[in-house]
Amino acid sequence: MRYHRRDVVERAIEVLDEYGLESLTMRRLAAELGLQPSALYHHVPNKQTLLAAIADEILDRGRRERRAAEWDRRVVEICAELRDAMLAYRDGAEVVATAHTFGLGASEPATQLREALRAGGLEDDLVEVGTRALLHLVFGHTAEEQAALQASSAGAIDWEPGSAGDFEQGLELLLDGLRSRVRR
Amino acid sequence: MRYHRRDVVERAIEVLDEYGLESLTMRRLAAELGLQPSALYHHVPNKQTLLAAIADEILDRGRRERRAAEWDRRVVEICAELRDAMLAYRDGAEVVATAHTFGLGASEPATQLREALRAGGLEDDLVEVGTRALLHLVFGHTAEEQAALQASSAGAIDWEPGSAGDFEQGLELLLDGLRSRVRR
DNA sequence: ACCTGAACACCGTTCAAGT
DNA sequence: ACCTGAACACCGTTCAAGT
Repeated sequence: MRYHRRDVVERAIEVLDEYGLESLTMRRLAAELGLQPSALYHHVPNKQTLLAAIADEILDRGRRERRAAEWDRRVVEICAELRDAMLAYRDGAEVVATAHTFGLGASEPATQLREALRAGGLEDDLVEVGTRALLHLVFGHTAEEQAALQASSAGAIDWEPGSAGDFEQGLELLLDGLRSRVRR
Repeated sequence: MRYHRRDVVERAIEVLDEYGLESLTMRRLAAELGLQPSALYHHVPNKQTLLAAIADEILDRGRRERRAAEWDRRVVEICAELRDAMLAYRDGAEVVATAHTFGLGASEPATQLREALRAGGLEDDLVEVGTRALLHLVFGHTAEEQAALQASSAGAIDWEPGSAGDFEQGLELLLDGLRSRVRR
């Protein structure tokens, strides 16, 4: 059977979701597809690029409609969508956050947040600072939440995985600062 | 020559700082010490634990006096110290942030931030939410800053590594939200 | 207590060759 | 264009044995 890049990425996400990031190796993925490891390098230049493609696909699958009208509600909407998208796959937060940190893909959320903040009437440099702060909050919170979730489902830990409520509360703290800096 | 745990951790930090996290392997570290890889397992149960010990040592070395009197200035001081401590070693932010996310060590900053927020008069659950938000901001910002710094020094990229100014600006956004929630 | 030597069960990536 | 087979240069960890 002959595959395309799309097939490789899709199968990689299945392996990720079922066995976790540490089990997602090029050799394992190749075996899953019934290929030699070397065959993967026809579809993807290296593992890093594959992980970036996985991050983008995870975000794409979590996409939903924008409903909010006000800019600050829109920010909450974008951040909630991002969180949900990452939580939908095992180790999703780690994969997406890492891709973002190293500047490979996962750039959609940043673009949308920038747009929302600009629409809110913030100065250019505050748009940048605010966007980064929001992303760091969402990535950090979700990665920690997912790690705790997986640790507790593995029967290891009992401490509460700061859930959706905590998430929105942290977001509101930042939004307070942003709202107070809207030029008028 | 015979080593103790301390020697292993110290040498590991030297390897980290000089060659980076991806080069810090148990085998490499053993070679650096003139040992067989298996000898390391006498001092440390596994690599994960070693990395947690490295994170704690990096934080310890970055320690400095508290000067600020007001709780919010104290928060800025703690966060700045944390950032500086991580920036002092190559890949320091990644090592410390990862240890924190997985609940292994790197717990001092959280303790100090909690204390400062409590001293500021915030309710218990806001202390928790605030502490986490602050940590995510500092970790996220610093990891990104360090990645950009290292990428540009490797001659790869040209985009600005959001520096100390951006860092404090983001912090102030969050502090706005926290200040407005102080009970009185 | 601290270390060696050898092994186990893996990695990512390259490259010549096949269809 | 897509894949095989074989190789290169590595990993983390375990375990019996030595001093």
